[in-house]
Amino acid sequence: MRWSRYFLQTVREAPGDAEAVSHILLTRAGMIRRLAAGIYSLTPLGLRSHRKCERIVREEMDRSGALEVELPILQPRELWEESGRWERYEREEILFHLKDRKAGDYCLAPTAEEAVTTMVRAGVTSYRQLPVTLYQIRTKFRDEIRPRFGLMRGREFLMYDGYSFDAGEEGLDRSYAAQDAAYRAIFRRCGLDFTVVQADSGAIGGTASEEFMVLADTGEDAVVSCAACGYGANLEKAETGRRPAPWRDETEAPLVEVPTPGKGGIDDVVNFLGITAARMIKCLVYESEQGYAVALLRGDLEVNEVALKHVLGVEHLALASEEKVERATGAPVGYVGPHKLPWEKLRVVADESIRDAVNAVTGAGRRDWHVAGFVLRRDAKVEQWGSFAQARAGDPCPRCGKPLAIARGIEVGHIFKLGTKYSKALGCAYTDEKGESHPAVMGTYGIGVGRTMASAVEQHHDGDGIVWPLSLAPFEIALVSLNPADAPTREAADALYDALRQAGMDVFYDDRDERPGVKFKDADLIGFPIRVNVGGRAFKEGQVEIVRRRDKNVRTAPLAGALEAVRALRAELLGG
RNA sequence: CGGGGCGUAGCGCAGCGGUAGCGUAUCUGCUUUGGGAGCAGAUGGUCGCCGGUUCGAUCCCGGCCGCCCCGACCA
Repeated sequence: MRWSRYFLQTVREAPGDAEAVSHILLTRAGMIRRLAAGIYSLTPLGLRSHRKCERIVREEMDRSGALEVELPILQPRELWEESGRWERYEREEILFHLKDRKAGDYCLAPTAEEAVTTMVRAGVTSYRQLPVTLYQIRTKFRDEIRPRFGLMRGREFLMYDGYSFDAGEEGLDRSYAAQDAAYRAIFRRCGLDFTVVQADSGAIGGTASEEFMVLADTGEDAVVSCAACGYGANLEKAETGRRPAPWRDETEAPLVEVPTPGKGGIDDVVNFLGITAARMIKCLVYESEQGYAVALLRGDLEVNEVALKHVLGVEHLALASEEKVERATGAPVGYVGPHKLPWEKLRVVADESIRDAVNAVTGAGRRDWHVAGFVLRRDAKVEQWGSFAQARAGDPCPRCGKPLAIARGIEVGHIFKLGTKYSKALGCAYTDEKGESHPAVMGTYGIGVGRTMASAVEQHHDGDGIVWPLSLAPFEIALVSLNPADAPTREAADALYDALRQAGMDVFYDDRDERPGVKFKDADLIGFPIRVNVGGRAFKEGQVEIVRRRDKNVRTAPLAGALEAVRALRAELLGG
């Protein structure tokens, strides 16, 4: 492709509201353009990288034995009511919905469990037809609370979604493993440094699930990992080993009330009394669809609400307002005391971090007073225990006890053992060899194509622009004519362009009448892995320059040997 | 949904009660040709939308829409 006939504009300055590196560079390189919040257009150049990413996913999925299908994006409400998701997604306001002319409700699918299960239930009746894994790579719609970072979190985006159907759990394990292997191959081919972590099952429900995380500072997720044993989990899911307790081996002191006028917050009390936050017991009052619940944990720890939801067995959880806290516990916010709670009326759960709490400080159950010498076993009667404190960097690993680390990550893929939730709800069953009917055991899998592409930019860029991995570059090679006005230079560049194309090379020819500096800047910004310069100094010696984008390493080759030299560099880049 | 901020040329921004300006990009000419050159000229704007105040509003006031950031959780 010749730039002079292409539709491509690079820009010096990114839109002022762009934050993430990938957003800025993809915009500046002229590959994406924002149409509305979380809605992006891909230019011809942007589409090339996007398509390459999509192709890698398709190739690996086909190789894994999954079969491509196309499921409707426009889906009727009835389908979603069969699975029970309409009401739920509606409540979470994630669904884009619309009405047809007869006022029937439809949605733009955010995912396709219902549609695919409906397809399979009509076709599969026997265990002999299983397993089967179906997938598609199509646009998804989600009315995200907060779209951001360009392609990273959009409201309309291209997503691979796969669904496996098996006769039995062992089958699911195999299908899941096949997806896991395909995912690893895909992200490796995309040149990404990724890690696989345990994840919470989230809104969809199900059992085991793992996320593929690309480590990058702009990641929206926090990833907990242990370098010693390889444990890894999303922060929402992360567990920890036993943290050292501040009250170990202490003898019990009597319970005394201490005045703490106007000191409701943990930090206030800590400073006022000159103690550590770990010495305190925090009482948090939550509201759920099942009523109020009080969570007790050590003052220096934070609640992992996802874990707390599991402990309580509730779907929704939010801190109660000040008025509600007072109404529920009889104490104002900041002064709630476990020993003064109306235990018979309130549900109370305690975190393992205060299991043996002795001589702790906590609220006195009335304004401006706390208590010291609090002994949990003696002063309160906890009936339900759980682990819902959020992991912190340095906490002990739940497996090996070594310190945990926390990093930012971008979730590019998710694999999920779903079980029979949808097959039961939608009646997708098979008959086994004994003639008995069972719901199919499902897995569900997703990869964000645009997000994967953007993640590659997050991990591979420098001060001059994008440094595409060969596999995702819009074009692998930029051929730059340094002086198109000079006939011999132009003719040599034209000839080399033809030769590269005839050799099947993926080449973009910058034949514009611009100064060399402009072309170098643009080539670096867009990030072609290989650049070939024709003209100027080297050309006088009958040479061309071949530049590796990654490190700007330059080698020269005689004009006649340029094709071979490009091939050699390309082979090097393929090799890593 | 709450808080904050911003909507002025394709992009980045300034301005200000008297109907708009800078940089960049674009176009023309000259000059230049190895890291976003220089000179000269030119094109380009219902100053987000609606209403109010005023002799007069891009500016002040009100409403709406759009966009961005933070929060929606720790007492």
